[in-house]
Amino acid sequence: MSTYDRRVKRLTISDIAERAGVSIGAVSFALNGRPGVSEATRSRILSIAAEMGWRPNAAARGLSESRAHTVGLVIARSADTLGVEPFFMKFIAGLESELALTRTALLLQVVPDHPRSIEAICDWWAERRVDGLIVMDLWADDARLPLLESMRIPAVLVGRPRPDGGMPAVWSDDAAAVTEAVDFLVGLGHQRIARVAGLPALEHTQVRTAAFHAAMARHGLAPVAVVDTDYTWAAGAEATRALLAAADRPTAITFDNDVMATAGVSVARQLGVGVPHELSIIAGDDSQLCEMVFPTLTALSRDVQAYGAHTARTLLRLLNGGAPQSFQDATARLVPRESTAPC
Amino acid sequence: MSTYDRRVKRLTISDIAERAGVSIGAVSFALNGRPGVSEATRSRILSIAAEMGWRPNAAARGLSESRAHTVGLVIARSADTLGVEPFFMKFIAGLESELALTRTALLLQVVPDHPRSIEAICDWWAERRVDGLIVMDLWADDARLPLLESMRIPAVLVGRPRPDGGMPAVWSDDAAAVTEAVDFLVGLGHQRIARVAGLPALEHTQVRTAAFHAAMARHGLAPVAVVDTDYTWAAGAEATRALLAAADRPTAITFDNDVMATAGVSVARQLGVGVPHELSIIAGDDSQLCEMVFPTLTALSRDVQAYGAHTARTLLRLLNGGAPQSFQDATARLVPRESTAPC
DNA sequence: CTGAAAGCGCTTACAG
DNA sequence: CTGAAAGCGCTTACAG
Repeated sequence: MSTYDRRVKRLTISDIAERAGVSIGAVSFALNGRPGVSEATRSRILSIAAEMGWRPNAAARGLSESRAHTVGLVIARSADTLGVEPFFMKFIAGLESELALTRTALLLQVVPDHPRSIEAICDWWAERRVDGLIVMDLWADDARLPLLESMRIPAVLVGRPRPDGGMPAVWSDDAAAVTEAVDFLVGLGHQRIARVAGLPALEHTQVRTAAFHAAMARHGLAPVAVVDTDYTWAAGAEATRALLAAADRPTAITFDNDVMATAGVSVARQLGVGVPHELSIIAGDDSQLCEMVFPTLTALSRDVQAYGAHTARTLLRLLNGGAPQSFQDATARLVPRESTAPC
Repeated sequence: MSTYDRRVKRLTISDIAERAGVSIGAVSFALNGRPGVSEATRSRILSIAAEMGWRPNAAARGLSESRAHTVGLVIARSADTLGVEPFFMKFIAGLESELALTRTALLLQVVPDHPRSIEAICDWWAERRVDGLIVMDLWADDARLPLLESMRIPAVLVGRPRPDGGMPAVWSDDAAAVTEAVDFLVGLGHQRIARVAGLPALEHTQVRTAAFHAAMARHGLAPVAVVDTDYTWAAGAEATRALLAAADRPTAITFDNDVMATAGVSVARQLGVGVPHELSIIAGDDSQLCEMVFPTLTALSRDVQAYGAHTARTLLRLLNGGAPQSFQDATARLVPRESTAPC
């Protein structure tokens, strides 16, 4: 005999119907606020249900409605990187604050690579575990998009809207943020600026790199270098080492996240390059991490929780039959701290 | 007309039955490896299902089996703290690596406080969304335990096993780890040692504090102080400031996580107290963060992903009818880095 | 306004 | 070895 018996009798709609002396249909109508029951009956049923602590069986409801009341998020990153990247937990917390309002659950999967994220999406969809998906970390030529469209899976993109507009997107103007960072550095007198970018396959990396080149060009400057990385501390350290060892050493470096910027500070110190007096550093993401290091990091800051909440809201609207409608979140703003100084 | 029609016809067991020329019962038996179909029929059905890309509808299956094939994790921490705490994402990644093997999904909820975590648990259970739960951050007198037991909800505790042993636990010997840290510091000649603890309401905080006192006593030493905090950077900074301002300033501080240890380094620097020469620091959690700061942090290190995997395995065993069986994970080991030195 | 019934897509005793 | 049928707990047209 097992300790836990799944077959134990649990409260169902029939118990309420019996107790109220009506049919289960009437109970269902009352509970779902549909016409077909008198107000008196409705309120009696409602109070009985509340009193007995009844809640709908999600599987039964899902089967009838063809709706799981669940959305999925697949994150394709290595666990090590994820760990230090404060972005994701904040984003998830934001998602859930909004999902909770409509009692929608969040299914989460962390996978190491892209093919496996596609597998996860297909599995969830085929099993009808989710009603829709949140798609992050878009690649330049992302195989998930045609898949989602051909399978007609409701999804919201965390990133720039597609030209065809079939899928709603929640995004912020990365190009403007990068431009602000460059302008800020140039304003401080920097002319030799390098960029340590994230994964080159990611679309927003490409957007940022393009914006970096454009902003530099507008000031009549040529970038010292643009180095691609995988967002890890190690890659940030390695890139910084290479940049500082070169003959045309930059006087300022922008990093695509806070973790790499921290690595940059660390390597500079090891090499005896003073931050910010000999080298200015800007972090592309803001988090408590930026205030933990010395010197504290000037960063591009945004409300990541709100970003998550907006994403959830956009997906829920779509799931409730709304037309695909993208949302532009606030642009990250530059928060000057100790890691930047005049050149 | 909505862009997405949930009612679109999807592949079901009937389609396979029709194609194979058998009853849906036979298909179900074949698919689930039960006796009652010949080998020839079974393999034919299997290959048809695979070819058509059929996957069971989770709601239908869940309703029949009274099993959601889903487990839940509720994290009760503020989003801000969670963000910088690398522990959780690693733990989740570990959980999922194991859950994926049995196609069990993970439902995640991040809530700000304890009452709301109880709400989430009750909702999930009442709606039968989960088959079992993972319970973290146990309080000394945790209201969730009696609740889970009275409702007979299968759950695994991430923390010390209860004396009654009704609920399996996955844990590691925190007391031994704290003792190792104290022994290490005393071995370096430190006598004035303080402890900056985590949330005092958490059971493992109390276990560690007790172990700290015991270890100090064994060396014939009295702790300079034990300061309770909420794990945040701010609290770590505040505690460090107070400790360093006091007349009986410690020569070494152990912190209950990496975030606060980082704050400690930062404050010490501000106050002109040299780490490690005037102050040794040990972090109670290890992560890339500990290698990001300067000086790098001596830390108590463990394989958090493995911890998550062991937790998932323990829960799955319970859900499959196994007797509650706790698992002791490896004890954290001290990794000496730059933040500790002889006194 | 109300009730009886079919259906969602599976699993599983129960007859043949 | 196989098939027809009931049941899981809901929702929702369809008659009264």
